[in-house]
Amino acid sequence: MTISGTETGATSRLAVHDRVYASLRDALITGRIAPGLGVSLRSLAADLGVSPMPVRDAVRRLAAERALAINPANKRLSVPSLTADRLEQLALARSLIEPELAQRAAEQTDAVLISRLRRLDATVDLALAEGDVGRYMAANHAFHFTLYRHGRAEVLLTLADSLWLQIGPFMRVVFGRIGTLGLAADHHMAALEGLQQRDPMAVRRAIAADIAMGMDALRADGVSQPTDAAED
Amino acid sequence: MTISGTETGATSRLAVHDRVYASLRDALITGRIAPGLGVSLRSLAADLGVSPMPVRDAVRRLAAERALAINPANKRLSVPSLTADRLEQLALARSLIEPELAQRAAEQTDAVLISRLRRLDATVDLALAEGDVGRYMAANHAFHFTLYRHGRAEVLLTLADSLWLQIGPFMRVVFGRIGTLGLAADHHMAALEGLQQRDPMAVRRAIAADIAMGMDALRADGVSQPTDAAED
DNA sequence: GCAGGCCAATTGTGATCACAGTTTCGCAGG
DNA sequence: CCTGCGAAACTGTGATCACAATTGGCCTGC
Repeated sequence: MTISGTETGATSRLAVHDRVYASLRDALITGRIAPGLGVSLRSLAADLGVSPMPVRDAVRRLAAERALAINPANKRLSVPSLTADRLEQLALARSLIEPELAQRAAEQTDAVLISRLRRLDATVDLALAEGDVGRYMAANHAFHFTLYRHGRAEVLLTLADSLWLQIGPFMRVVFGRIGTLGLAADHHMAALEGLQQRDPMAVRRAIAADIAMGMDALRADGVSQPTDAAED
Repeated sequence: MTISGTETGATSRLAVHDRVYASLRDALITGRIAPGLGVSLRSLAADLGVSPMPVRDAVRRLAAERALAINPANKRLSVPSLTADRLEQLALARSLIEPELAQRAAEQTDAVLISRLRRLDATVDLALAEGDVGRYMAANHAFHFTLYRHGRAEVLLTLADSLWLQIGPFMRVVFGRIGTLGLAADHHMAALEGLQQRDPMAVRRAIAADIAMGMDALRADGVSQPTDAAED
């Protein structure tokens, strides 16, 4: 399995461990690493062409964000496995945090934000039409966080960040299984409408609905089973 | 400044970086490290009598939880400084997450939990009576998280953990400044009452009130100024 | 007396190595 | 053919070193 996605460049200025973190994070958010799968510092380092040291830093960071799990017994690393309980908690937490961020963003919206979001939503639709799961996951993430970042709420944004990192594997599994049935974009449109109308509460409701719907899709698929991955 | 608090022992089985993490975490939660203060890997390592390596691991973890800040320019470490905006966000996030945890805990309460909480609440009261800020902070933390842990909601618990880590310095500053005026314990009693009566919603309300009150105290003290610490 | 520049100390980062624990795989014995 | 055992490979952990960047202080020159 290769971790490194599309090398976007311009990251050369960052520290090595930051680039490693970004790579792993992207791989997790877009679901490129299967849940339950074990990883190791040295293998990741070899994959990314760096020494184990910066990988260790990045992994520690991801473990702190619960995007990677550390087996307390043998200290080995793995992608957290999917359980119904975890999903319910993530859904609840998202529904508490993200609508607030959306509302705050809407309260200080501007034209450039709206146009950027329109462009991202178009990418989402395109990815859905093409059935490109990876691109859909990336574009959907970009849409939400371009909006959220505009809320200028660093603390809440960090929480949302961590939650998406944890829920990425879930989404990938379900979309990989049932295909990208054309459901997602609708609430994005409603959110954009709310932004245009300067109606923060409408944006809040739209995002809340978007989250609820995505979570229902995950629930309906029944990801409760351990999902050992690796099989096949 | 010494970081290491009361060495509780029994931690000798853990990895070194875990003990370092626990030490720093405890120092932050009880507010033993002043906000805005700069720290360095080597100085911390010297303080704790270990090599810089495990300190580096622990610091990375704390930085990921936003309990420590890394200056993006010179990469230097510091305790996050206190701003009114950060406080508001932390207050909001706490009020969203923690009542939920309290309710879940209450829904599966048992006698041993109640008695443990009673004992901890007594310690809180004692610390308040004695004006022992450090002990109060530790006991208050123990009370809340003994309750929260009982909710068996790992994801939400992690979020609450991170929030307390961030809000510790605020609490220490205000209690150090205005003294531990005897306000805090009341809602603990209401929560215990709710647990006894098997009334989860009452427990939820009590915890929500407890958070709101603590946050009001912080707000009233006006921690908005940069608070360079270090002075005096 | 004060400003500016130079040098030493300190910083985080990354590589490399040693080590102990665990896992894994193959081979020998039944 | 199956079961056990032992060695080899692999795991995370921690220490030590080198390095570039930044900081801080001292001294010189005005």
